[in-house]
Amino acid sequence: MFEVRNLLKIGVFAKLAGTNLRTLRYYEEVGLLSPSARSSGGFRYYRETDVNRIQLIRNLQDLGITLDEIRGLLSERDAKTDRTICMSRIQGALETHEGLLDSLSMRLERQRTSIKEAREKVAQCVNCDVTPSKENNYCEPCEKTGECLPDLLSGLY
Amino acid sequence: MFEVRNLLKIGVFAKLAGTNLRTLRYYEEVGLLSPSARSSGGFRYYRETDVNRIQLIRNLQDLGITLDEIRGLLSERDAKTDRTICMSRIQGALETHEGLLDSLSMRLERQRTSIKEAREKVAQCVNCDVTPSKENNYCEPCEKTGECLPDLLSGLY
DNA sequence: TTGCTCCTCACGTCACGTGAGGTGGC
DNA sequence: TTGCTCCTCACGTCACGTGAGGTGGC
Repeated sequence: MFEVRNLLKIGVFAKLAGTNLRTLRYYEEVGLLSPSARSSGGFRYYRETDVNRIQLIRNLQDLGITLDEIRGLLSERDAKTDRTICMSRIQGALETHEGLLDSLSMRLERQRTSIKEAREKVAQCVNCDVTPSKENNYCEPCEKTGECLPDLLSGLY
Repeated sequence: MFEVRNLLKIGVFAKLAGTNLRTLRYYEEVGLLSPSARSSGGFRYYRETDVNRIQLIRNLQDLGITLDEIRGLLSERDAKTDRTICMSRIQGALETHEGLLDSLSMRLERQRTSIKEAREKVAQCVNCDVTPSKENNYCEPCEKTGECLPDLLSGLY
């Protein structure tokens, strides 16, 4: 019987972290996060604060980067290097993270405006009396205005 | 020699759409978007406006939904149903899209504030003279303030 | 005709999902 | 001791990546 003080079994840890057993085992397999201890029977035990580590990994995944890249970004913890070097690597990781966040945010903003355009146009289409011709069964260009559809609507029609 | 008017071969179409041949062939395989025509030799030919269709699919993928769900959302085009039914399905698709966008945006905003918190704290850590003890080599809780680290920094240390 | 583009298999990969069959721990 | 949790294989899946070997088209 080893010291279990403050350590969590994989089940409760997974629930706290909002993930599941398979994912945690996979993260261990690829070297992203290992349990802090193992029981003699092989049970994994995790530090409660490592929930934040998992959250960080999930956040970076949401930003579209691979687990391999994430491991590169987060390798400071294991690298027992000089303190100041370590701090600057952490600052670098934060900057990279912010950069990824910015670029995805911008893409989403563009999506938002295109949805707005599409909604305005579709409000017109609802009241349109033109039946699309055989030659133009996608309403492109619009037979009323002669204009192209907004890109998003063009994808939907 | 069939009519090629305004149709694009897969290569130029892929470049316009910002994707590649394999992805386009896969989309066809799973029934997301088929080329408008095939040459006698089997070459795929796409409508230029279908670039918008590809963009829409990519956008929805960025929002974290599967190709199977996307196919469900975009099936109006093939469903030769009543016009008003069709329009309301399109409006539904736009609403779903906007909902997905909102929820991801909110997650990203939370990430943004947590990065800010982490940066503020790490600015303190850079000037910290406390060497982490053996019992607390993660600086959790911080030995200066006694407080927990911001979640994101906790994941990094 | 030459060269570039495209074709169809078909196996590989990443990040897990999903059992099968067996053991650990309060 | 019972039941729930956990363990390790190991095969499956989704959305493509990456050749191999062959043909189409201006």
